[in-house]
Amino acid sequence: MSENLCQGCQYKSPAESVLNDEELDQLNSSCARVYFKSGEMIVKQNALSTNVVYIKTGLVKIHVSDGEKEKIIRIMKAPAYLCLPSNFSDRINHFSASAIEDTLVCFFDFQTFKDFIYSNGEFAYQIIMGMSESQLQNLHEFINSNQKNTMGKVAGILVFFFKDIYDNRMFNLPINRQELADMAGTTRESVSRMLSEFDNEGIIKLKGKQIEVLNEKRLLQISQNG
Amino acid sequence: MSENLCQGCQYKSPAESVLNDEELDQLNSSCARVYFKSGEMIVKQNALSTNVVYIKTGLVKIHVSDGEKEKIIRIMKAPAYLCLPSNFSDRINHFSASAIEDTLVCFFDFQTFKDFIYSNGEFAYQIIMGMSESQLQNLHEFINSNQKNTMGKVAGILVFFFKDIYDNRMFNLPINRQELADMAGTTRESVSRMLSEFDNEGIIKLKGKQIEVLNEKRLLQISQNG
DNA sequence: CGACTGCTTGATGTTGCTCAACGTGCGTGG
DNA sequence: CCACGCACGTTGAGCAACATCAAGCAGTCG
Repeated sequence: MSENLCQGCQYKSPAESVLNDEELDQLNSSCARVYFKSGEMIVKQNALSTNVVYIKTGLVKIHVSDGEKEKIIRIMKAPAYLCLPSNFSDRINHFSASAIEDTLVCFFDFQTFKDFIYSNGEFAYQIIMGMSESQLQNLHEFINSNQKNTMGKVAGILVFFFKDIYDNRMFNLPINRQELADMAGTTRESVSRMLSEFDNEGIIKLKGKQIEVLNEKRLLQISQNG
Repeated sequence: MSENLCQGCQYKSPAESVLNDEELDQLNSSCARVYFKSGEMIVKQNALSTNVVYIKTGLVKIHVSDGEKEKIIRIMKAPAYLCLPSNFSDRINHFSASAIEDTLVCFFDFQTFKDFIYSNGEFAYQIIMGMSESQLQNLHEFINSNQKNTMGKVAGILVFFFKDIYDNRMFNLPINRQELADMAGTTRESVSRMLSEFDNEGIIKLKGKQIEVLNEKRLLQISQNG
């Protein structure tokens, strides 16, 4: 029961952590918790952005479609706010978000959130800090994906899952080859070739979606464009 | 004289516009106004980000260097805050900013800014709105520059200067071919070829840095990747 | 005048996309 | 149960796009 209250939530964001009991009460009564299975869409591009979306646990892909091509902007690990910029600008979702692992999501009423920004300076400041970091992350991904060749991008994605998501040299890719391609901005054939090549050269051990990083140094080297 | 006070400043940001006289007074006493000539660097990548940087008039390129390659992230037109995300995260500049036209810059004391966020909810809210829009712009540039071929990117850059910056079908590029290449993520030779091609096909009239857009429709078409 | 910078143009090589074929595993329906 | 379609993955061949290399031209400055 207490797990279903914001007050005792162990996944509070930095901003929520500065709220007092009364404010948490308010937050709680404007909060809907929803469980998404892997593959389900959490927010849909171009739909109205009516709620603040916060992932408590799980893994999510942020993606956009322009009709023909699908592009995965980034993979986000809980805990995190998913679409604050959409909330605060034109209230339209500028991208979709889909669970790629089972994911627990809190939807907060936007007005409540906005009220806190007005009434609680520390809360506002924490939100700004969070948005700043998120923006800088986007920036660095932008630079990466723009200056690397395809091999570097694929290596970079492996490093990302290895280091940032699983922190384990043996892991299972939560996405298929096409999605890897959508992340790297290439084709599934190219991804397949790169992975085979890494496998042949003993940099990774490849078995379907299961990856084992054998030569971390070399993989890092390639991802930094060698 | 009154031009040198924040109170009467005609270039106030939305956030500054909600400040009262007393707060503007405070802002004013923490503000340094500096004039940059075209070509001068305003903030330097990896340096400490000690001030809020706001451009009142002028044009600025945001760029990063990884040692060998230079990448122009975007061109920003006044009025705008340049590096809020750097201010609010690790206080390190994650990119450089250089004037590409004569530019008037206000440097504000960060602490004063932070105080306003704590004490004035409307101010905080306006900052968040501004950051949201900026982030979404970054997002769309990211998507564009990732899904377009080189010709589309070069066309897109021309459209950007034509529509967003000068709003005039005749304009002078504020940057050279190398910088165009750094924006498009290509080489100066490729940029040169593309521009010549557009010229030959009667889409633009090219004379050094002077561009006249002759066939707007076609240029838009190409920039949307045709 | 010569050195230098910025720009253009052509020739050549490489990268990575496209197209095509084929294997595998899975779910559906006969 | 098998037959079939379908999604996913791998691999090879050919080709287009683009970077690289190289040469030359115009404008500028000492």
